[in-house]
Amino acid sequence: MPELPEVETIRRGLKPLIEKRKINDVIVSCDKSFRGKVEDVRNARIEAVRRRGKALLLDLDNDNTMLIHLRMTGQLIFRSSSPEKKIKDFAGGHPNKSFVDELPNAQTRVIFGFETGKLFFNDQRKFGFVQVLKTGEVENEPFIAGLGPEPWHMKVEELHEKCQRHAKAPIKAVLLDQKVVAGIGNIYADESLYYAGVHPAELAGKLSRDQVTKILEGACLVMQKSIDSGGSTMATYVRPDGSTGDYLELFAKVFRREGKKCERCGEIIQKTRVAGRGTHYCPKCQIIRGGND
DNA sequence: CTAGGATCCTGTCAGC
DNA sequence: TGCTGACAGGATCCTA
Repeated sequence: MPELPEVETIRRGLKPLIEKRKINDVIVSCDKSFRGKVEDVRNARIEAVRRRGKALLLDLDNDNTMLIHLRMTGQLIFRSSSPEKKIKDFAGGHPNKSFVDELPNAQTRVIFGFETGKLFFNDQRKFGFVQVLKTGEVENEPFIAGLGPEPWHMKVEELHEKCQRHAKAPIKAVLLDQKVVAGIGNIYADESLYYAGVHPAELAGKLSRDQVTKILEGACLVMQKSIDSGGSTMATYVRPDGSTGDYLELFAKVFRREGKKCERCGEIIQKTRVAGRGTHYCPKCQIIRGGND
């Protein structure tokens, strides 16, 4: 999915387009994608656009909040209805051609109608969802309640302790666990570990405090760089020359770079499987200490 | 309690 | 060309 930087990019992009605006209509074309009652959302005004980990939170003026989780392939796409496009279009989330397709299309699950345009919740695999809950209950919602701290609020001590608690799990699995730290997914787990020079399959319990420090530092730096570079949006998906690609090239050193040279040492980046996920690393910069001391 | 694997769903791509 | 299996930027549920 869209990981923390992608969701933050959506939050920033959508905020000026939908905050303080009234939702005139809601069309649900896939029941699985919308949890709750449409009546609790229709005719409500969006008061705030927040984010926690990978979850986007839209607070409404009727004491309800929409929790949106994009999971693997979710997207939020705003199409302005003003003819001269005074209000700009925006698209963020999983980058694919829906960013620029005619909408709705086969992957459109929910449509929110505003006076100024339409917001499409698209999701190829239907893992993502929009969930309506009472604003006061957001903090008690099990997923939200269980989240670890945002990476930049996390203390090295706490991450180190959690590595000890999950001593026999590969460090990558620990980073992907949202209860440990919020917002890291497959891209940023790989990139953080590359930054720190730690092998993804290294057992978490074997890591020194310095290594944990580096990993957390890497997570914060890479995520910030992703946000600063514009994240995964329509603007980064469509290149100036009109061709399509994605924004990974703007910051990724290992993710989807298997077969290419490591920028640090020239070794060929490898792809393998760790924690059940495709995993990219430099076999020279990221040595596994492993062992059994 | 932790760790690991299957599972939800659709689409794409490599290999035969 | 058509089929098949693997895999995908996530999280949960089940089992050991």
